[in-house]
Amino acid sequence: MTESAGTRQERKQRTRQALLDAALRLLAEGSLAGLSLREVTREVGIVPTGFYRHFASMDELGVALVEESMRSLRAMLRDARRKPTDDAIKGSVAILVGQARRHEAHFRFVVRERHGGFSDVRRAIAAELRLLGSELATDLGRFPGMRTWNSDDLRMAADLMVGAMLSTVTAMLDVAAHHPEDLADVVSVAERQLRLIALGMAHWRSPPAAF
Amino acid sequence: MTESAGTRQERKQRTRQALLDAALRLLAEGSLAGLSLREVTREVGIVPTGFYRHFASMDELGVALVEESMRSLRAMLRDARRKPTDDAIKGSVAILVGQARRHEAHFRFVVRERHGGFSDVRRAIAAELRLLGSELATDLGRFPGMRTWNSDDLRMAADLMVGAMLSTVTAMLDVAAHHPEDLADVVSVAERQLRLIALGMAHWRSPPAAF
DNA sequence: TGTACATCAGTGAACGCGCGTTCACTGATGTAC
DNA sequence: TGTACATCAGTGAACGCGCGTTCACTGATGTAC
Repeated sequence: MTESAGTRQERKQRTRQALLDAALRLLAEGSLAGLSLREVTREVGIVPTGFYRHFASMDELGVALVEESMRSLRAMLRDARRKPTDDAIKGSVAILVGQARRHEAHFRFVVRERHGGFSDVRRAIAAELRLLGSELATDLGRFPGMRTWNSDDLRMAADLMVGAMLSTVTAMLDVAAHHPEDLADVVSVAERQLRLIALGMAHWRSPPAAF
Repeated sequence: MTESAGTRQERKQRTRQALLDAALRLLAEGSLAGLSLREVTREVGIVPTGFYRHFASMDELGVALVEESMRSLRAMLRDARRKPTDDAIKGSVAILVGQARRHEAHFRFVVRERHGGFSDVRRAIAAELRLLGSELATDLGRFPGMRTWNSDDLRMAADLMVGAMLSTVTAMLDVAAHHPEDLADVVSVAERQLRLIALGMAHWRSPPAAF
């Protein structure tokens, strides 16, 4: 055993993961567009050219980070689905806040690169968020008062909620860095916004599917 | 008259504006973090070092672009305030769409750099958006049904609307590039989302100011 | 109006630096027999 | 189990490039008298 444990394949996989972790760590400071291949390999402790054994470009690494990060966002919906509480709104916001703290780097990455400089990464994030919207729309359609909604309106409401969620995450990340005492305010605003939306939904008359 | 018209001061101002315009034009492609000082001066047709007669860094140019761009966003609220229509929601969305088309580059810049790599620029945008939220909150407080709302709730609702607005702009810019025929869908979603929020607002019981 | 001097927007050469990418390589791991 | 060969993750030198920034400059514009 001259090198660290595992088969060659396992060790390769471990280096790949180390590159992803290092990139995510370095992205706390700036955006993907400002992060160089050399910085990432330096952080991992391999030579720059070693990068190409794992990714063809930083673009490709970025897309891999999108997939990894989205698992964290998706986990949120699963959590919310699994443990319904008496106050669904407070519960959802709590889950959002919990996930965002636990996977801060992933959330920051998604929020930053959603409109960032790499179009492949933007595209990947847009696709994943669209999927997240669909899932949420399906979940909403199961709520007692919303069974009669047409799918367009379900989608519209779900997208509004995803948007509000991302705004909340943004506010949280901004606040977490320098004014952690304001976190309670962010949570309060998020809860009231969600409540306002829910109130609108309760009074919405969704017309039958068009045509 | 050996050089173009105007006093020295006027010509300097004109070059400064040319730098801002060139940067904005080039930013259609990528983010500020990926745009070099040399690219900007090349586009304008001056030598790289000439840049420093106008800005100390690309950071500073970015902050100047924020100020310029925000004038476009602010103009929206002014328009909405000035010409109230019978359907306030359709009217507001129409104004949003109109402004976003007329000042596409400004809107794209704000949306992209809001979470971009330059912290000074991020800070400037956050500050301006907070201001925009305050203005909208004040406007909302003048609506007949909302005179009794406390300022916290007005602010919360205004921020939700600003967020929805930015989501709509994002969707519009994505769609404008490759699927202009889908613009009507984006408009329809924006109108319904705003209607949903308005419906929530109509049924909201804002408690008196806390404590 | 004319002259002498100050200002300063834009020039152009030069610098050192970190970058992405190429290439031939090394040596441990994996495989076939 | 042992041997001979193939694979391939990581190495290290080298490259050309565009970058931001420095500096001394030029020559038109502006100002004081």
